[in-house]
Amino acid sequence: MKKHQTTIFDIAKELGISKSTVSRALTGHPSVHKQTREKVLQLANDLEYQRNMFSIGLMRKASNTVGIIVPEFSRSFFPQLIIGAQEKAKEAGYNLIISQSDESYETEVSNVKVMLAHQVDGLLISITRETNNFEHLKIFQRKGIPIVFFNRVCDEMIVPKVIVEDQEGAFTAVEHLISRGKRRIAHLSGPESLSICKRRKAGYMAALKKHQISFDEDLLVHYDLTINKVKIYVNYFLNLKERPDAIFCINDPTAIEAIRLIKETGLRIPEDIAIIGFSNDFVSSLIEPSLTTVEQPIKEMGRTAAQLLIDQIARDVADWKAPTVVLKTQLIVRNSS
Amino acid sequence: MKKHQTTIFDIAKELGISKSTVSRALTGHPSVHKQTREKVLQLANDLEYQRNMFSIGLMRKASNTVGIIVPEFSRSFFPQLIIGAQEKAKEAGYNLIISQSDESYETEVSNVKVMLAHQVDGLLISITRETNNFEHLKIFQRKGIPIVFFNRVCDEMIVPKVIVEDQEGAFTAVEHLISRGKRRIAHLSGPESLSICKRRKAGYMAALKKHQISFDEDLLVHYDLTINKVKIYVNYFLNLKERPDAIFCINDPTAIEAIRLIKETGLRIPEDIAIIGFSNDFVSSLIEPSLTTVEQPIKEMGRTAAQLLIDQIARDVADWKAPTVVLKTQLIVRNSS
DNA sequence: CCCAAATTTGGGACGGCTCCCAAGTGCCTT
DNA sequence: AAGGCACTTGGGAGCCGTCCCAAATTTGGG
Repeated sequence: MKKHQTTIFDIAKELGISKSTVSRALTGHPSVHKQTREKVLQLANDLEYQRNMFSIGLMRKASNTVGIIVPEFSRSFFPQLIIGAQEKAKEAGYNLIISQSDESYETEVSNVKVMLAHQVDGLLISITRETNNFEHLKIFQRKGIPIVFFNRVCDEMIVPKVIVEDQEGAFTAVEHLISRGKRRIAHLSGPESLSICKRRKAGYMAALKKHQISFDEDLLVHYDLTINKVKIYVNYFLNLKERPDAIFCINDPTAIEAIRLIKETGLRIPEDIAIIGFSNDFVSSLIEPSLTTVEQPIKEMGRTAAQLLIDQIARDVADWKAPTVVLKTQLIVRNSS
Repeated sequence: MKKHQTTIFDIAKELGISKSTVSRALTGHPSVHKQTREKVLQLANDLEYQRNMFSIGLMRKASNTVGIIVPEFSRSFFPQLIIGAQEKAKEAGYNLIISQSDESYETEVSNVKVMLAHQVDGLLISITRETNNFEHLKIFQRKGIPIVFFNRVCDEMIVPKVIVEDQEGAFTAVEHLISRGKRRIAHLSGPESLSICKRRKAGYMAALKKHQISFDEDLLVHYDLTINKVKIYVNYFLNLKERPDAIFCINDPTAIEAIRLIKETGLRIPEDIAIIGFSNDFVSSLIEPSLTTVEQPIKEMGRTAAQLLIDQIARDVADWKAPTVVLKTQLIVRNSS
């Protein structure tokens, strides 16, 4: 069924030399006669020889592959980030296995097992909105395989992490709304379990406090990031006795959906109600009104995470470091505020 | 540097039995005493034993992995498609290695080599806009590794392919513009080398012909799909002595960019100039005006391609088939036309 | 109670490659 | 002429599983 693959032995036989010599010629070992090397290289090329990663992996106990697990890639955030990670990984000679957990804890666990089975040399991961138990990830530490979190991180694990200035970004965003005269600012947040949400909420609270706006519990809502549930919460906000005059949304997809829903009701954005998002997705500048949002350096996050991972792989387990890199955010003011 | 990985030998030693027995217990071979099996399974679990894919791959000469190469995933099209492919692959017990060629022929060749080195059991690919030479892909056929094209296919290779009704879709789109009273319909197409562009152009021509609108060469332009070049061609169209009253764009990103540019000039869409795209990207319904476009079943394309590949892998090389599956498209009328 | 059959286990080759060690070749030095 | 050195090459073990074949053990029927 499977055709015979060309091996170094085939080349050796053909040239009447030993497989050792062929191997050396192919890997660029210096102690091979120039003529021999050239003959080997030529023949390898002619026969479309391809080194067998299995045997190399078996010897080296390393796959030169790193894995990345993201919750989803239907929106632009994670694909963008993967591009950055892929760049860096490639630069360092690593291949990238990508998989998506589909925001399901179960799928995440299964994907992690797949990564393990594929003998990845390291793992990049942004957890799902459901993930509360980290046993499946701790296995990596026990096995001495580095792991790096990005975006959605696990607080209880001491490993490298890449996040953005969520709190500062949120603070700036809310302060901006206040500067536009808004006083009843709602916050549509994500699951409380995600630290990213905690930090953005902290920024929201801090901004209110600084400007002596008292916090109204009615204006803070957590939801599970399922986009079609945005409707429930937007309606809830709109039907409050004292309607909010602005909504700070946990991310851009949420904000975009909110805008869509609010436009349907005939309310004006931003006059009646301002909307602000987080992340500066590609779409955000295209919608009507264009979305004010907090830009995060997405590709940069991917690059940084990959770099941290590669550094960690190069280190001995005993020397593992666990920096948390915090990237800058920037407020992009557009027409929704 | 690398911690010792638990092997079947460790388990065997611990239990005082042979590695053969451990292997059999682990793989579920029937001829193992129940007690022995249980002890092995228990210990394997305790030690967090993980089968080494390298050695298995070395024996089996199969990796249970398929690769997918896409030109880019900064827009929603390919990520969506990958989701579909991933679903099917997983269902069939295959893992998916994803990589992007970044619309560069050179990167594509290098990615293909990586796939080969990783011993993928099959390859899904949508070629770059630059790819004219297919030697790097023909190697797969010679080596007996199945390959399936989707979306952007290679005409000269006889392998399974998944495309959509490009011609019919384009025909319907252009006919729709005609029904709205448009007569000077421009077509902003992609590289002539891509068969997808040829087919859409054919649909455009057919619609003009059917409605006895003579084809004006000035209204047909090919470009290389670099989004920031759209400006050049839109300007060209707008500055023609007889300005077109509609533009049929090769895809949604192009159309979206065209809308953005035209809005800047103050022209009204669709009154002065109608725009129509192809693919129904996620963004298309969100922009202002929302984009009329030809919807293609993106996920379905991914699923179908993966299925064709898996079928092919299961077949003996001599029985390889090369169906071309054509999926339906559907016109989605929105406000840009 | 013995032998054949069935059940369970062990031994070892194999897959493709790397790398260590030893051996072969050629040439220079004394 | 013989020893020594540098340069090349070959041989073989090992990486970790799988699987065939043979050996060991148990079972059961006569």
